[in-house]
Amino acid sequence: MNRPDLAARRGEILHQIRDAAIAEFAAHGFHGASTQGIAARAGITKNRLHYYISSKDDLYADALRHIVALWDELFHGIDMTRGPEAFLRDYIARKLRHVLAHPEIARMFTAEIMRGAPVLRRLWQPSRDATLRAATVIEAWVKAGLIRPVDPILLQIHIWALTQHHALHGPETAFMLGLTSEAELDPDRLAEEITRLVLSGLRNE
Amino acid sequence: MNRPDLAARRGEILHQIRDAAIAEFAAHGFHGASTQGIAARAGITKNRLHYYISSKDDLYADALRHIVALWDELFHGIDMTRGPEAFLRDYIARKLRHVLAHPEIARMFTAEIMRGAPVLRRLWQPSRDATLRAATVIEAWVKAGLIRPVDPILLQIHIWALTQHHALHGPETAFMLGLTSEAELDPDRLAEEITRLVLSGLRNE
Amino acid sequence: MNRPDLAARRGEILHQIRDAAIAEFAAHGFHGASTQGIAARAGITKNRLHYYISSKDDLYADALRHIVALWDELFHGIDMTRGPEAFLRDYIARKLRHVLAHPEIARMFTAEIMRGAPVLRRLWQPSRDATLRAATVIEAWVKAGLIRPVDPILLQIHIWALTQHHALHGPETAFMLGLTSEAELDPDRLAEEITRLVLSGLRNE
Amino acid sequence: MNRPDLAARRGEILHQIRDAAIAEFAAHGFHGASTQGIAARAGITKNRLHYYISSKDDLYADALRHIVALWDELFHGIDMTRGPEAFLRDYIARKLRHVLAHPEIARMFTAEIMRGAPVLRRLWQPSRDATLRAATVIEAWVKAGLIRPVDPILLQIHIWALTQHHALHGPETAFMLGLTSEAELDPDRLAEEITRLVLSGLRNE
DNA sequence: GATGAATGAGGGTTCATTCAT
DNA sequence: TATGAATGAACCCTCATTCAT
Repeated sequence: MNRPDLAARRGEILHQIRDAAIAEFAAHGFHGASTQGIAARAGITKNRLHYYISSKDDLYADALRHIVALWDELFHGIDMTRGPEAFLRDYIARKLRHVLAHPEIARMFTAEIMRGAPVLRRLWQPSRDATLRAATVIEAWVKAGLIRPVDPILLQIHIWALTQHHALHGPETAFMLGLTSEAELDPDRLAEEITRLVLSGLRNE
Repeated sequence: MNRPDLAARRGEILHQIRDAAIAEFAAHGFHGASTQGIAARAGITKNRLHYYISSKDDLYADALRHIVALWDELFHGIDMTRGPEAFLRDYIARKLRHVLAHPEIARMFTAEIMRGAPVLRRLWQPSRDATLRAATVIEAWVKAGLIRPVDPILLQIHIWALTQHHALHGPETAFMLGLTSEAELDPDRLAEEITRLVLSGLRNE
Repeated sequence: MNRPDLAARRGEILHQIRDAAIAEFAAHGFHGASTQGIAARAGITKNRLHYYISSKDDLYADALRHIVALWDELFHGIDMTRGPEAFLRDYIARKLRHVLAHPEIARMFTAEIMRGAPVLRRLWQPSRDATLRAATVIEAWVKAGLIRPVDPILLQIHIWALTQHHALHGPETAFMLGLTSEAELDPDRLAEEITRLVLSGLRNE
Repeated sequence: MNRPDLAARRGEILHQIRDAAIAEFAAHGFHGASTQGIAARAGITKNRLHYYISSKDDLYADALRHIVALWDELFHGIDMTRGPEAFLRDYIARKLRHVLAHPEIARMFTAEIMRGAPVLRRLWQPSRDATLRAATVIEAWVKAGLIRPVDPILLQIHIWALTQHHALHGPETAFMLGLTSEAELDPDRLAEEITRLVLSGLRNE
């Protein structure tokens, strides 16, 4: 009757491996990452790693799918019906907090795009659909005079850019602010600054 | 009398190599880049590449120094005395045009930061000094009531983030906008959208 | 229950590799030795060799440490209390027999010293301590009138030189003696000749 | 009328190159030596080196021939007619002084022998002839009762060994004697010690 | 389920040498 | 005479993966 335990153990190891892989891929990209390095981050041997994964390519694709699903879930259920301010506050805060807690996730994602997104390309359609759906809401806000006229796609991209940046460039931002490490970055302060910039930037008149 | 030719030929090859290196490092990061790949991009053999460079490490560091110098030069002479609007229009347009014309440059830069900036760290101080100098101007604008109160460091970082993003995520942005390639991105349209967002976002009242 | 077998197999291969490495380093020095050549001497592929060793440097240092330990053991337990003659007969015979049976060992050792002993230098102190201890015994022999006054350090070095030489210059000695190969050198004959030279050379009066 | 100058210059450079080659071959053996390293020791570029030499092999063989000729010359004209003591004093002093002043020469020679003497083998015959000639003189000394019975070939080899050793193992000897470098070794002291050992070792009775 | 052994491919780099001029 | 350019071979080592058990 120890099957559940075994399955749980296996699941846990796979979990560790995925986290390790994301960190390694984030730091060095697909080609630069080594299974040796991933194994080390996961605290296991390379042999054992290769027992659990089928190949580096698959591990990479799985990690990317995991990230996409994670972000899908992260923004699931955000209420756009309460108007732009409530939405933006919520959205920016969620994204920023998540991204500062797990910068590797954002970094692996960006690294994949920087090399031309050969794997990610196949996973983009749902994301685009969601963006287009959100665009119609934003356009409704414009029509209702709640915000000034704006490109609803680019707006989403720019909000994304502002939050994503702090994950990618955390060390640089910390240095510019006079902090000793990116761990000292204050999510609330950053969220507040970004939110105000965007909210003011969308004010009508 | 063929000395100038020799020197010119050498300079040209070194130039090609550096461009090729930046592209390769941008796509795959330091560890993922191969001198084989760099040579291929430069249209020469690996052996010939290694005749011209001293090592992969040095080539990488040189390329980074080149980027830093390039950006330094790019923003040199921007007039901050004509007030926030003129400055921001100029700054954003310059950065965005440059970055869309040479996305690899921005990508290599970000890739270096994503792996912890082991090389770039030593080159940051001048950049920070410039940021602090600009911050005092921005604070003067705030005091003069030209813009609303704002963190002058984070403002610069966020403007940077908005422009940098289009270099890093060009393929994604193009996809979201329904374009077939990032080459179709219109710098003027993006610059206008970003400039309006920031200018509005800084409006007093 | 095949663990002992595995460990034994591994140990055996490592043993072969070390012997092969000593022979290669002896013939060509550190820089001139190739892992390819070591692998060939060990009867394995280069890839397999690199599976068993961590690096050429480490293999080299390990081999040197092995030699030092070997010689330490070789002379361990020689009785100096029975006076100079018994001691010298035993010492010279042991060293010469060992060195003619394994000339590569002496050669690698000398090759390391000839390039400045960058690795060996750290292992010399115990050897010097032993030499100084032996020197006090020799001085006692002088005081007791058993041998003529002599520099006790240089005496040891010269005895060493006489035996070591036959390992290094075996082919030359064989040629001079009209033999066809160094394998034909007779350890007993050489030991006798050296012993007589030194014993006579130390006679009082 | 500058032809003699040119020839002189060329000769000087070739001289420098040979010295540099001997030093490099002495430190790293034939395979371990690099033309780059030789050029550096000679203070010229690798290109220029290859302009003056035909190949690494030839340079190596030339250097070896030079050494053999040098030693031939060194012992030329030593008077064996004045009896063993005068001869040995002269011989040992000459060899030792030379070898301590130019240890690289002795080292390159020994390195070649340690790898099996593939090149040197062809140059040995004259050396053997001289050894055999000297042997007859030594045997005459024995017959005349000037020295005790001794193997006349091995005697020469052992004297050679005692002097050669200080060239090969200079750093080690210096360390054992408590000196800081092999440059501090005193040729006279060593010559005296060796001469006394051998002379006493050959005494009749 | 897990781990040592092994391997072919490719990594960056140095090698001795030849070709230009 | 002398020097930059170039090259094919070999250098040590790491890679992802497969094969044993």
